[in-house]
Order: sequence, then structure tokens, then C-alpha cells
Amino acid sequence: MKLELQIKMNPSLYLRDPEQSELGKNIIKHSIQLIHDNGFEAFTFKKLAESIGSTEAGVYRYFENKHKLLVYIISWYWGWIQFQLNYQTNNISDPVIKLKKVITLLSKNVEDDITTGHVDEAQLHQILISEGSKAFLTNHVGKDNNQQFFQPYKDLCNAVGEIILECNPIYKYPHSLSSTIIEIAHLQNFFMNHLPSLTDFSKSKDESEIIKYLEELVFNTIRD
Amino acid sequence: MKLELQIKMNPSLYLRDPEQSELGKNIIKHSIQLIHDNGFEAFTFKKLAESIGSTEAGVYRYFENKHKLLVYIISWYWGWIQFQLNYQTNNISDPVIKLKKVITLLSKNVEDDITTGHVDEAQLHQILISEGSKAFLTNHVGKDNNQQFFQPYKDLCNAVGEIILECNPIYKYPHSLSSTIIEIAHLQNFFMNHLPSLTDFSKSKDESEIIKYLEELVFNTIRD
DNA sequence: TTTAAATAATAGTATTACTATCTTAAATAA
DNA sequence: TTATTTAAGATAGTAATACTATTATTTAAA
Repeated sequence: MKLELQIKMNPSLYLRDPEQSELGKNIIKHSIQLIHDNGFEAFTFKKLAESIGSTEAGVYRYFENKHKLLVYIISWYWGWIQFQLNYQTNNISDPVIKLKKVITLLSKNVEDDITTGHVDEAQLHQILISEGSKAFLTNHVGKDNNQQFFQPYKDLCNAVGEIILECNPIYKYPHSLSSTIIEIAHLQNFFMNHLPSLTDFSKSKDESEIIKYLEELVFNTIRD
Repeated sequence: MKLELQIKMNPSLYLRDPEQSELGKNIIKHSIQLIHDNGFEAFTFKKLAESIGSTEAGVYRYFENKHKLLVYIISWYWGWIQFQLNYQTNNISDPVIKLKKVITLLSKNVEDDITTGHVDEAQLHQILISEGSKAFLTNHVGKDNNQQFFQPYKDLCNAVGEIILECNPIYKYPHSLSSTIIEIAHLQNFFMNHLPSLTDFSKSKDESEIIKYLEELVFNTIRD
């Protein structure tokens, strides 16, 4: 029997569930490819349709607009990361080791997960680094938030916050530190590769340097 | 005599220097207003021209496209912050106090500086929070960087890095910590106001909470 | 006073972000 | 088996966006 990982998605993000048809799966697969290759600004439903061999109208039957499609794939990614987190920290009792696993999971370049046929997690990780914050940096962030578009991100943030509190039950900023870890893991990766003088990892260009930096930052701030 | 603060800008950012004419100054002034009010995505040169009482073609004589205009006003902001930083830390010898000033300067809501007639720094600060990272999160970041578009940001990052090293000469990540302080000051402010569950400041919605969080983070990580 | 430069006014184009409609193909239910 | 719904493909069309180009008019410098 073949096991397939299914991430439960917020139905408000789509018009028709892309998991339920070949065209839908192709929309996800080729969106990830195109956004990864050319960036979100250059991404259009017309190019996507051409890449699939379908039509623009076909894509619009699944997603209202490209922003919701972006939020969809990003939500999917956070759902997948949450699953990885639960899986990797299962049966670990030491919260410090757990938190280190979190930092590594968020910072290290991801490998493609073969249990998810139409999603390339490695590309998705790169998309999160370059485009992730565009999901919420809009003037309709409030409306989107009311529709729970950012729930998977918040859930992850809460889960990491719990681990931080296990390390230090009286630490005052578990949620802020969570969102800081997530965002800085991505930002420092982006800077390392594109604006290296904003980091101290320019020589090695190695994510393990980001992990060391973040571990020092996090454990020094929560230890006292 | 009236003192006017002039920030030196990279000429590759514009076609005609907006500081040198009324129309140019109006372009800057109304751009800041419009981007602040409706966000960068909704901002167009046509709307800008209407708001000024000029024409689209008129705006295009100053800026090649709206991305360069965004980078221009963001660069201007970093130049202005750099000036504030030099001014405020002048004659202070204790690097810890200096670094605290930096954190406060980056985190606190800014007041309009009357020495800069056509620029509203308070609005510009809000733009930096919501749109700042869009300046570099593009697929042409490399080209932009080659043209020194991000020099003011890098200069600031270096200056803050110097202060960090004054606090602790053997700290290994002064640039990364600098860019972290800058970005997290903005991100936590955005989250506090729009996605409060990603922070621990939801009740007060007060920037001084962000300052406390950042100070704890920074001084704990550099002290040992 | 002449000349050059900046601006205003207008027009036009390719692309984007959609909406609408019609036909065909496939799946399902009676 | 036939009828019926449903998804997908094909095509057309629109308003807005992101520009470029041209000409006329005003303003300022030589």
C-alpha cells in the first residue's frame, strides 16, 4: 500500500479543490515550478495555463486570483512543516533538543518528500524564503486573517512557542520569539545568497552557519 | 536661515532628480501618501499623476518604474535613519547605550521631521514596515544590488554592526544581528498590529514592548 | 531675444487580471 | 441504456496596468 500525505487545506482559499483532479494537481505543481523559477511578480495564470497545457479560464475555475494561490501553497508548506515537526520531535522529551530540531527544520534546505507526488518541497522552501512574507504584507491582511488564511502559520508559531515555554516556563515572549525564528531563518538565508554583506555567512554560504547563529540567539535569550 | 536636510541619493534610481523641481518633490510627497494609504500593489503612476494634478508621462520622466520609486523612497528613509543615528549617538561613549538608542530608533513610531519639507517620515516608517522587504524580495535583486540600490541599508547595517562589536569585540555575527534587529523591529510591529497572535504584544499594542523584547534578545546574545 | 529644457496634453500598445459563453468529453444516476 | 450533471477546453471580450511616443506650450537660461 502506498502512503500519501494529505494536508488539510482551508476551503476558502480555492474555488475547486485542486487535490481532487489531475488539472488541480498540475496547477499546484506548475505554480510551484514557475514561482520558484521566475518569482511571484512575473507569475501569471496565462503562463501557468500554457505551462500545463490548459487554459487561463481553467485555472480560474480553481483559484480566484494568484494571491490566493500563493497563500494556498504557502499554507500547504506550513502544514507540511508542522507534520515534519511533530514527526521529528515525537518521543523526544528534552525541550532543548526539540527546539534545536525546530531551528534546523526551518533553516536547512529541504529535500523533496516523495510521499507528496505533485509538490516539490525543496522548491517550496525556496519560495518561502523569497515570497513567503508577501502572503501577509498586503493591505487586505486583515480580511485574509479573518478568513483564517494564516492559521497553519499561527499553529506552527504556537507549537514552537510551547516548546520555548518547556525550555523556560517564565520566558515572556514565546510567540514573538517563534515568529522571529521562522522569519529570520528565511531572511538570513535570502541575505546570505543575495545580499551577503547583511550577514556573516558570505564565505561559506552554508545554512549550518544560520543554524549556529539562531541557536546562540535563541538559547541565550531564553536561558536566564 | 532655514536649515534643510538633504539626503544624497543614488542617481541610478531616477531619470531626473526629484529634489530639483516642484513636480519632482510632489512625486515623492504623493507617492509616500498613496503607498502609505493603499499599499504598494494598488499604487500606480496614473493614480499618482492624478493625485498631483500632473500626467502619467510626467511621472515617467522622473522614474523608470514604480519599483525604482519604491527603492528610492526606502533608500531615502535609510539615509535619514543613518543621519538620526549619527546625531543621536554623537558624544555617547557607552556602546550599550548607543545600541539601545539604535533599537529604539528602529522600533519606535517616528514623528514627522519638519526639516524635510516634502517627506513625511511617520508615513515613511509605516511604509518600511509594510513594504520595506519588497524592495529586495524580487527576482532582480542581484542586478539591483550591482547598481548599489541597497547601499544605504548596508551602510546602516555596517554602522550598527560596529556598535555591536564595540559592545563585544569577539561577537561572531555582527552583520546578521544588525539585519535581524532592523527586520524584526519592523516585522514584530506589523504582526502586533495585523497578526497579533504571532507576538506577545497583542494587549498593549505598544512599541515599547518590542523594544524590551529586542533589547533582551540582543544583549543576552552578545554579552557572553 | 533666442534657444533650450521642462511640462502638459493626448494617443497608442502590449500585457495583465479578470468575466462570460459555448462546446465537448467524461462521469454518474435513473 | 439513456439522460443528466459536471469538468474541461476553446474562444472572446473588457477594464486596468505599465509603459512609449508625439506634439504643443510654458518657463528659464544664454
